[in-house]
Amino acid sequence: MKLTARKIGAVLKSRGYRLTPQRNAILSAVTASHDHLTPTAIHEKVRREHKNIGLVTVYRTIELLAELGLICEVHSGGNCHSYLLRRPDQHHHHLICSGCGTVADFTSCDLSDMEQKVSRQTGFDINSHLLEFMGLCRSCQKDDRPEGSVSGAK
Amino acid sequence: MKLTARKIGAVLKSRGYRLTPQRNAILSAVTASHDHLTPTAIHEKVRREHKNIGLVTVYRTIELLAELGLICEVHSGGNCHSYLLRRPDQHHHHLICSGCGTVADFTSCDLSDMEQKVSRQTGFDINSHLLEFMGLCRSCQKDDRPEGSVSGAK
DNA sequence: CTGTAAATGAAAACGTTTTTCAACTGCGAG
DNA sequence: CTCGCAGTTGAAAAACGTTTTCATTTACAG
Repeated sequence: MKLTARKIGAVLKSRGYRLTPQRNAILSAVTASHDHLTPTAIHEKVRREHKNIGLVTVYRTIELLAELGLICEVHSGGNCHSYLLRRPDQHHHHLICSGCGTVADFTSCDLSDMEQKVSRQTGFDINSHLLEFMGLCRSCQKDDRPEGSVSGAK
Repeated sequence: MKLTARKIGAVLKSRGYRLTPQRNAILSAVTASHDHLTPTAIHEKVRREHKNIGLVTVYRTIELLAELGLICEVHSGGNCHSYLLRRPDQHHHHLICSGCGTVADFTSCDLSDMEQKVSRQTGFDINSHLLEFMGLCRSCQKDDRPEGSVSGAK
């Protein structure tokens, strides 16, 4: 089940939230992007169409979407406040391209063996984990830029 | 080889950096703690002994230590700018206690199988990963607090 | 001891996130 | 279709966290 702006809108309504033009614009921006976006980046994108939407509204909408589990946070690449539409329903992790910021999903994560081992070694009772992979996506591998010419993922 | 304040001091000198009382105080604070600490937390700790050390100096020292690979950054628990003395020399990961903030190390990390699989699936050329485990350390499991009574790890 | 480059602290500048508040509006009740 | 109000918005201000600037101080090589 892929989330679209429309579907997310329906979720909001069903939860008693209003579907405003501002929220719709933000939903479109987020669902349209394959990158992870910072609040400011979302604001800039949305602004092109929707001139005087406030950055505050972006923050508030992000908070809402995160609460409802509709977006994911990405840590890699220096920026800890970068968001992405939640694509797989299940537990999953992300691969972040350090070239263009594109994010791919990865659902078959099995860390249970490692968790057990670590648990035994340290005595910790583990209840969650954070896992992200960084690298270059197919198209950035081809581009094969000289160095330090990162474009996306500001 | 466990890092002590003294050893880190030696590293700094050998690299041409000066060993000031302020830096020494920060080194002691960091090496003494088993938690991950934010810049502000380090500042507060150091201040107790060294009344008018500036927060700026803490930031500058953290930057220096990170550059030299002597401290690690911890992401879990909401705070993305939290630091910890680097303990194992080798590649390793962290287990963070959500009760008290204590961090344990974990060196036997083998994600290469998973990396290969994901690489094949997505076409990404993976070159690094971020992995952290969260849970309760042995002593916080015993405490078994009601809920929401997190003490450390601000 | 001395000279000098490195380091420090205070203040200001900055960018990001949150709070406040008056004005506006989506949408359900009628 | 209209009305009313709770939910939502934008602007401005406040609150943070981090970086820059600059004059002063200091570690330490010589």
